[in-house]
Parts: sequence; C-alpha cells; structure tokens
Amino acid sequence: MRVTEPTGRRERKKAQTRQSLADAALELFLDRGYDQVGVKDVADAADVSVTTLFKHFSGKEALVFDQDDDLEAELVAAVRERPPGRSIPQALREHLLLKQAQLAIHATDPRFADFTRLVEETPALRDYAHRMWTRHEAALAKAIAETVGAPDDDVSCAALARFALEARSLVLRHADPRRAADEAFALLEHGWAASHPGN
Amino acid sequence: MRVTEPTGRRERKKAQTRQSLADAALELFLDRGYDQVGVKDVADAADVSVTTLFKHFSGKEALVFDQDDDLEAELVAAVRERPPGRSIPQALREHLLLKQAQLAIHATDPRFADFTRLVEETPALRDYAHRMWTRHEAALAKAIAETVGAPDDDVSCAALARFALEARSLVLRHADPRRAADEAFALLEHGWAASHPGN
DNA sequence: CCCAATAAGTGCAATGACTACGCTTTTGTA
DNA sequence: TACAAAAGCGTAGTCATTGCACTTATTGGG
Repeated sequence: MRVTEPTGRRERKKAQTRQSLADAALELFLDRGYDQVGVKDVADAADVSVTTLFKHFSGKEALVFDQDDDLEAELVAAVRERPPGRSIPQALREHLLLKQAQLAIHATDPRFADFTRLVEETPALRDYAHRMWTRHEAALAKAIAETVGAPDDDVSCAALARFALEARSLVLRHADPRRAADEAFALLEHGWAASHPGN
Repeated sequence: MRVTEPTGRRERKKAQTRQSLADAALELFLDRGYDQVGVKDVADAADVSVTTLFKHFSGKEALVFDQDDDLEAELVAAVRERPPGRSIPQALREHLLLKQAQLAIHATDPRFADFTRLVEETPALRDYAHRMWTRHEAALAKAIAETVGAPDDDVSCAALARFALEARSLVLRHADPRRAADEAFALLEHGWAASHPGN
C-alpha cells in the first residue's frame, strides 16, 4: 500500500483535466480579456464539455484561482501563534505581506505580471479575490476575541478583523505594498493599542 | 415657463411607471423572497414589459433601492463642513448614523422591519447596498486628504475612507448600532489621532 | 479474470438576468 | 398640424449555470 501519493490513474486524469481547464482559461483570458471569453470557449480549448468544466470549478471566476483552501487556518494561526511581543495588527500585516510575497515568487514567469493585471482590471475577478479573504472575517474575529479574552461578538475585535482584511486589497493596488501596508496598519496599530494595550 | 416642477404629463407617467415597478417588486420580494421572484414576475405585476423594466432600473437589485444620488456629495460635505473641534472619524460616524436614522423614520411602516431583514438576508441585496457606499471611497479619500493637506494618494487617508465605509455595514448588523459604531470608530479615532493630531 | 460499484465525462434542455433591434404609441413643441 | 423625442413593446438572442439521463473508464473484490 502506497503511503505517499495514493494516486491512481483516475485521480491523475482528474487532476490533469482540471489543470487543462485552468491553463486554457488563463491563456484565453490573458489573450482576449475575461469578458470576451465564454465558458464554452474554455471548455472547447481544454477539449471537455461545459458540464465537465462546472464539475471541476464552482464558477467562471474560480478558473483563475487555484484552490487556496487553508487560508482561514493560516489567518487564525497568524494571530494565535504570533511571536511574543508582536501585536495582533502587526502579526496580521506580516501575514498578509507574506502571502503576497509567496505569490510573487512566480514573478519570474513573465505571465505573472499579466495575471495580476488581469485580476485587478476585471471587476468580477477583483471581487472574487476579495471575497476569498473577507469570507474568513468571522473566524478571524473569533480568534482575535479569544486571544484577548473578549466575548465572541466583541465589536472592536470584529472591526479589527474586518479592517485588516480590507487593508489587504487597499494596499495591493499600491506601487509599494510594503510601505502602504505600514501606513494602513499603523492606523490600526495605534487604534487597537488604545483599547487593548499589550496585544 | 414653470420654474418649480417642470413636470409634464410625460414625466409624470414615467415616474408613475417607475413607482409601480418599485412597489410591485418590494411587495413580491417581501412575500416570496428575492430569489423566488423573477424580473418577469415584477414586470407583469406592474403591467409593463421586461424591456421597460430595464429602461427604468439598471438591474434586479436596483428595484429595491430608490435613487440615492447625492450620497457622495453628502459624504464629502460631512468631512469638509464638519463643526470645528470634531475629528474626521467622529464626523463620519455621525453622518453614517444619521443616514441610517433617516431611513428608520419610515419605521412606523411595519413593512420597514421586513424590508431591512430582506436586504440583510439576501446576499445580492446586501452586496448591492454595500457597494452603494464603497463606490464613493475614492471621492471620500480625496476629500479627507485635501482637508488635512495630504497628497491625493495618501495611504492613511485612503485607509480611513475605506475603514469608515466598511464600518457602516459592520455596525449595521448589530442589535445596537449606535454602541457598535462607538466602538468601531473609537479604533479609527485613536489610530487617526496618532498620525493626524487635531483632525 | 470478470463483475459490479463508483466516478468522470457527455449532450441536451432549461432557467434567469440582461441586451439588441425594430416597431408602435404617446407627448412635447415648432 | 406635423415632426422628433421619448416611452413602451415583443422577439430573439447571449451567457453563466443547473438538472437529467446517459455512456465510458477505473477500481476493488470475489
């Protein structure tokens, strides 16, 4: 019995189909623009039926983003397991910048810049990416509240969670994200320190 | 030439049609739920064609919200013409609470509670309402920057604009919006004061 | 090695929001 | 009155997305 990679032919083909779709989609979108490409075009290019496409991806926008499943767990961990002496806003700033840097590793690929531009210039994709993060607001708020010993529905904890997640997209469109993040999070930092000293 | 109300029969009928549509839509949505009603149903109930419906409203969601045109102007004015001694975050908190109170005036109408619930429980409507506000983020950021003499693209001004607008929806889902607003804006207040004392 | 369960993939038809188009009716105005 | 603009209409289309019934391939067991 194989311990690593219990990958039968079935799962391999499935992954392959999925990859074909994602590749075809990205190429077409970059070439013609998101709105100028129909879901039918993508399916044809990947040589599968439209029905199959929707068995692999929940919607047209999802074709562009590979599964970022444990986003929530990482976000919560960034707060819970932050090094001693680092405030929650600082920890969140670091985490968001780190995730962005992880993406930028592919920056060697000249497609990457185009990819980023595609996402930022297409409202449907921008919104989708945004929601990938804000989706976890409640979980983040809860983690923060537990960390500082506040009730689960504490408003300032919810506010910090919301603002930090919003800061991400705010900062991303800036030429120098690091500097922008410093400024945006400085605001949160000071505001947070005022009511939750030492966190 | 009539100065006030240059209202000919034409414009009156137009407004009437629009109103019929809005009324029919609200009644149907409240009765069956937003997703269970098609635009065809609304058009039929108002006794107009679907094409006509879309000449009056930009989309299905817009049927629910009457034109809030000068939202942006009011927002900018709240910052620019705030009474002396009141900080920008405070002014924004007041303005947002005021606008909410203005809506709640209709609270005598028992439909109003249902209306609020409808909007909050229907993702499409919640998002639409949210975007009605966040749409003006750039204008608000610019107004703030000019008020404090910062460059138009100053990050902390943009951040304050974004956070304040987000605070609105954050606070709205709370049982006591006023208290929630106090907490959320306290965070912004202190953070903002740290870098822009006296504003 | 064969069989039955399972899962991937297919094609087709339908829904529901929205648009384009070409047409008729109404209304404001010269 | 005559004409242009505006309001409305119906049809037919696009596009994403879903349900359904069907074929094909893979797998695990007997």
